[in-house]
Amino acid sequence: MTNYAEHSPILVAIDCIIFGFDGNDIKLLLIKRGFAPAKNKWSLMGGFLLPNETLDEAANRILKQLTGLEGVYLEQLNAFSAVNRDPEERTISVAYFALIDIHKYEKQISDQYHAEWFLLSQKPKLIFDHDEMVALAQKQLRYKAALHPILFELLPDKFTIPQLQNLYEGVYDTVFDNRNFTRKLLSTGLFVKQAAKDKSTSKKGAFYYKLDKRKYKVKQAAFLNFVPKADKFL
Amino acid sequence: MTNYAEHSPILVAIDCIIFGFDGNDIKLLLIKRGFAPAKNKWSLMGGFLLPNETLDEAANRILKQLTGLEGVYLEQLNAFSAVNRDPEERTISVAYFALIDIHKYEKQISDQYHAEWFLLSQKPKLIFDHDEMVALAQKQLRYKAALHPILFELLPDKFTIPQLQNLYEGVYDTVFDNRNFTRKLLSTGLFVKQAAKDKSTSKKGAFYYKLDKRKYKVKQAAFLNFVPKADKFL
DNA sequence: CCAAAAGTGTTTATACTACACCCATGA
DNA sequence: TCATGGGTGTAGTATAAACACTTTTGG
Repeated sequence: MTNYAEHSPILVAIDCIIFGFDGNDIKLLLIKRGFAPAKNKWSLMGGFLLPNETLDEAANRILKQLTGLEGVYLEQLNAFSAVNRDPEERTISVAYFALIDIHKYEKQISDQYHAEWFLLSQKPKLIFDHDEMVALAQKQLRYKAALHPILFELLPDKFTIPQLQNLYEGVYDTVFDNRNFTRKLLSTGLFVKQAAKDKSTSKKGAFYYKLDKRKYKVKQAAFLNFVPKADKFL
Repeated sequence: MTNYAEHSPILVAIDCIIFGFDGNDIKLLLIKRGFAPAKNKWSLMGGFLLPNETLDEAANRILKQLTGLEGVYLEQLNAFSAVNRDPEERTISVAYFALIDIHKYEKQISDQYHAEWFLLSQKPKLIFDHDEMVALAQKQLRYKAALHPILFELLPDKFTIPQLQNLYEGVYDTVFDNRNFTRKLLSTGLFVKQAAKDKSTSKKGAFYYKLDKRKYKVKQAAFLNFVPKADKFL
């Protein structure tokens, strides 16, 4: 450790791994890069850190730029720093992952960036180390969701329990016993049953639930163990 | 997101939160800064990212510089980026936390940096945002250690169960029931009992154990739940 | 022989898992 | 009426928590 003189400047970028859920599947929002290097290749949405903003601010700015959304779930994932990860200049990138309600984003904005939602299983090859970022984000999503109630960030205000189960099954790529799943979920006391039903997926209809926001905030930090044998999936 | 031209360069630093365990208490290794700004103030050990190394490499380099140790437990914690966190120049810092066997580090090296081990409860005020880094590292240590077997990184090859319990009690600042603790620990099958005893802390002596390195690697990813009601401590 | 730390078992309560049938409804 | 998805209960097992006494041995 020496003084500050003569340290080669290094560019600092942010990349966002944006997850959405369409009611059936987990999806990833990708853009077609409009500039060199790697023009027209699929990529995560990203940008550079500006002189007077923090990384969190930059990530929020970049997310809003693409989706029009503010105040969504955003979490710093990891800084990626392989020496030649960006062929143009030495750049490190701090990856953030975001969970958004896919129905809320503004399509016309994301059209500017030629953005598309991809199933994780049908994700194209991405530029630089973005595949690695996505893989880590997926791992972190599984890890975190096994312990903490975060997947609700992907759902609209009102959602049904079968929807929620779909979501969990998508994240862990497996099936859960619906009786055990429901019981565990409701036993947290996080959910408020609504009078109305969602009849879009069955004749009988499934009751809507809302999150109890108060309790939700309190239990963010608690270990809830929604996922049976969670360590098998990590 | 634009092209690469004219992005203000930002310095990239690394800071290491170094934890050790002396058999009784968790300690933190701090240095007295030998250069401006904040000369002679207590600080984490840090340095700048060099053009041809990754962040992980830089963290390892910095750690070795201070302790002489290589191959120790080191984990990227978070990137800190408040705009004025460093008064000299715009610098973001990627914090790493390290777990080392306090008996293995080379004192003469750390003497060069005027390094000292501090009890967490007696930590002096640190420069910049280093207090925040330490707080986050402590939180992450509790979080991780509640779920994964990592605290062994702080112990020598051979250790006793009472030592281990001391360590856990130090991390969570509480006391555990020794019967339940021992049973849970041994039920993992991670430990190999040695013939010899450590007689330094009692007349009866406590048996040494070693980690089963094979099983240890396998179970790194498993949830082990060593800490009763772990969510109370997070 | 006694102080000080190490080591050990049992009981109870809670949480998890496996498992299968009835319900409501629109077509 | 029937096909489709939604909703519910129980019994067995495993895990966790609470709890106190005996063992060893150096001084």
